[in-house]
Amino acid sequence: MFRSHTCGELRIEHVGANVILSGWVNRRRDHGPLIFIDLRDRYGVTQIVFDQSAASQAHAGASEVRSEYVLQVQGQVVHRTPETVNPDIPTGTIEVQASVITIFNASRTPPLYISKDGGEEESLRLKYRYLDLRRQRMQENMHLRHRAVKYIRDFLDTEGFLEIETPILMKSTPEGARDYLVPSRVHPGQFYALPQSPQQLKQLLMVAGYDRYFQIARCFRDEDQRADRQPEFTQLDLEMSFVDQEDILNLIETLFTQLVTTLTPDKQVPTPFPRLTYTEAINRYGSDKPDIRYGLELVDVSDVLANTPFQVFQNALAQGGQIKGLCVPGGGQYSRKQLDELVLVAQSAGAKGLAWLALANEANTAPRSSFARFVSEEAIATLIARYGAQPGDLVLLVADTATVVANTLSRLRQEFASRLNLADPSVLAFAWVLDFPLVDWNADERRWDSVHHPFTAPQEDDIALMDTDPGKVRARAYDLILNGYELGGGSIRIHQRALQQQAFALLNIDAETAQAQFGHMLEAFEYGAPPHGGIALGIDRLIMLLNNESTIREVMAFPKTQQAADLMMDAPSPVDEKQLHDLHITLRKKK
RNA sequence: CGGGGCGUGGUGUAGAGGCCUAACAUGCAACCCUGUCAAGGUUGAGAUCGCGGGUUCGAAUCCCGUCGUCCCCGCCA
Repeated sequence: MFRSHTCGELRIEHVGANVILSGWVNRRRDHGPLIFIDLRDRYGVTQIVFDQSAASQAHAGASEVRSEYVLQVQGQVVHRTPETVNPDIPTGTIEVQASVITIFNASRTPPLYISKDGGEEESLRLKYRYLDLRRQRMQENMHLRHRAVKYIRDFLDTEGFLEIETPILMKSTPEGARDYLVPSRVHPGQFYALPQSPQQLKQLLMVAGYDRYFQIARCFRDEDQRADRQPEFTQLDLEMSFVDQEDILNLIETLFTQLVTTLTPDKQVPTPFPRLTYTEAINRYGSDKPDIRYGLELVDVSDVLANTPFQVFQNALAQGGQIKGLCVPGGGQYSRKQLDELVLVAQSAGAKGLAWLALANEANTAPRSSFARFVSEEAIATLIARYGAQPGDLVLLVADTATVVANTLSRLRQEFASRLNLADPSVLAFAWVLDFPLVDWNADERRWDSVHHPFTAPQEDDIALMDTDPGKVRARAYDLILNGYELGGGSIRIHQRALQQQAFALLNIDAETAQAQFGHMLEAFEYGAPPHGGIALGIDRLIMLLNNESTIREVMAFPKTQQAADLMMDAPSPVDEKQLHDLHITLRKKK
């Protein structure tokens, strides 16, 4: 027997029991004739005492032991005297008087401090991930992730969903993200693609009559990484037949509300989830995934400044742009240098500049401003009123195209939320973003691209616009956002061949190409495809936000670096010539 | 693809032309110590300062290049 109890288990009621514990040496405190060892496993830490006078052989063994050695200890559970109780750990009222020690394995001096958290280069953590994962923080993240996924499975099972696996070796399509490709040995010159999502297969499962499907699906996208993006990640993927948008929104809202309430009860979830249209999100926040835990909303003042001689404003409006801004409470005290730094922030987001109006703390003192001298006092007063600016506030304006204005002010909004600590870390602010456009204009390729994907249904009222004004067509699509992150999105799908072909035509996918790439979908729609729709949600991002982590790497056991490398296994790596030969691959010479 | 940050004993940092024969903390090693829980004390070992080139009488420090890693832009239907 390796152990009778875990290292997190023993309490007062076990006093007197003879126990066996196995685990890692968290810390050793050597007092000579008396040695304390904190023995650790994933359930907790228990203090073991080695007394030379009581068990000399065990004591001798303990003096050989170092951090991260793996041990088994036999001994008796004893009370700690009141003054030696450790209130910081659950097992702190007892300790184990060791009589026998067995050293299963020694350990080199670890490059990470297991019992402390963080500080070192992340690349070191990734190289020694198996040590990093021993740390309490990572164990808690993995544990929460497990419980969240289990909660989702149980919930959807109760709701009648079937979990069905779909292939990892799939077909490449030119739409969307860059594919990870897998060469075929059997079919020279041909390739599988790893799934970016199981999109088509789940729709085909609807055609097959599995009217409530879900999957905890691994997805792969060969694009550059971010703090919230990894080359492979996990989605809750689900699809339902005979439902409308409302059914899906309600299902997910119930799932996440209950999940958070159960698993992270210290978090507040405002319900019902607020709903924004895409247009409203852009207008009010400059982003289709705003963090709505704080205000700093954008206000359009194009009309107020339309007739001012300031060239910057004039030019923007003349070119069909707009003038919008936001009000920073208490920002009126910013120094000229600090304001100049804000201009740089705005420029890094794409704006040519940033106009500012800094109100003095005293109501009667004239404001400082980069543009007031071009603008009438009356207009300034209107501006202040429009923003509800108080003495001591700062109004920032961007004049440019709608896109640049939105991007810049969204960035500034985040900047000030961070500086002023406006985002409450105990709040999970879910929200739905609805009525996305079906397509947007790709100026480079001179064609319409799907905003969501080519199978997204247009809204009934807008179908006629597909021929006349495609940019105005709203999709039956929805995103779920959380604290400024896109948690996921979905749509009601097209289930009729004719409409699907119309959609392909709009996307400039000719009949031949459509047949080659999506023929199976078109054909399936001819065999009784039910109305259906679904959603896909990022599990990694969800767990990250539940535990207030700042990157999804913290909630993945073995993540990759920004260059998509695995530092522990040293992947990717070259392969044998024989393997390449079998796959009919010749490497191009380096230039 | 572009912008920015970081790279110095095992780990985290300091040093910003000569005070560097590289400092501090922690870890590591040895010894002392019977109530610690970040134990304490004494002593000691451990770094050609990511790599390559250049400037200079002299480079951890300045310049160029390169590699790794992180953040952001593009990209991510």
